[in-house]
Amino acid sequence: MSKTRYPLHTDAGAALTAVMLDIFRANGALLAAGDRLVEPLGLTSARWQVLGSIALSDHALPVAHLARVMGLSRQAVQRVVNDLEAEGFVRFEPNPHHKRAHLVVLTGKGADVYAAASEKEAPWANALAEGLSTEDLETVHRVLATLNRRLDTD
Amino acid sequence: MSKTRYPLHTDAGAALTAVMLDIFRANGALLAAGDRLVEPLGLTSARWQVLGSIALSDHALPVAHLARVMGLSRQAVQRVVNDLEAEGFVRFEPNPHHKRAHLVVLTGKGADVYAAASEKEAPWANALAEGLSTEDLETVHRVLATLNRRLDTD
DNA sequence: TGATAATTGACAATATCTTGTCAAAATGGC
DNA sequence: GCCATTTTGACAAGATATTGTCAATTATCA
Repeated sequence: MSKTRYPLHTDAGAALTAVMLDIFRANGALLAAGDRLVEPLGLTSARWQVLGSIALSDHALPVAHLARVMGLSRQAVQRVVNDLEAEGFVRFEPNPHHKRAHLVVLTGKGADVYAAASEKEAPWANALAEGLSTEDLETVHRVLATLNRRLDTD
Repeated sequence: MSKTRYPLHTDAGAALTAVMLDIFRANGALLAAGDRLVEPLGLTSARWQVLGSIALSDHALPVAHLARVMGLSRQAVQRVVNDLEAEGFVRFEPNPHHKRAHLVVLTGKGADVYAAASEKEAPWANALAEGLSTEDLETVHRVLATLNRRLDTD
């Protein structure tokens, strides 16, 4: 354990603390970049993410379930889903298993705009990843996934 | 380049896309954990971060400069700084180089509470990093720092 | 020097997300 | 079947962040 700059930290603890600050900054920068990327489609980063959770799910889910999958509060997702519904990107379908918890599904318009967003995302992500080692990126993925698992179980 | 799941992505682009989702989730989970950690001190994650930027700076800075350092908007930092000033954690000092852009400095109370937060953070971060390779964490730091640099220069 | 541009804090509007509360609906254990 | 617990959407309040605008101040440069 290093004693120079962060006397109370283990080496790993100090490295993780630096990573946390990186994450805060990356979060803001990625949201801003995403907003710019999908703004021409009438989307925002938040709406895009919710749309993605719906599109990539095997079967239709109610709002509360979407929120759990995304790691957000029910209310945050509910508000965005309501906005998406008002703009015709998603619609609610009856849930045979629950009277109130309607299932959220993409409309044709929603599927189209999500496909368009995906087509914009790929070259943008490819360019952003240019020169970065795939192996390193997978290390980042593995470490962050572990971190998220630990934070979720607290 | 893999052709199976993300046909438009390079391998690195696909890995980076997964990392972006990790970052969004980690951001929320870390903010929530930070809020719980420093709540007994009368702080929040946002206030703690601003306090940290002030504490770790070599010399006193005005709000706009703090915002640039943190990668946030001027207005977001201004609001938090005003809250911190109202609660006696920071005070404004005249800036010899600028009539309006006052310098933000910690009060004794602000320095104390930041020291207390640091003492709580270290064991918490150490525990969260337990079992993670320091080398991997430094890889994460390096990759995210590169990412942030690229996102900032756009 | 003097005009133009950039920076800064103040103010307003808005988006995103959180916590808390409530009643309806579903679930689980007896 | 019944009751306690959990889940769910609705509603409200507040924290955190963004963009846009404005006037005051500072910096730049011809």
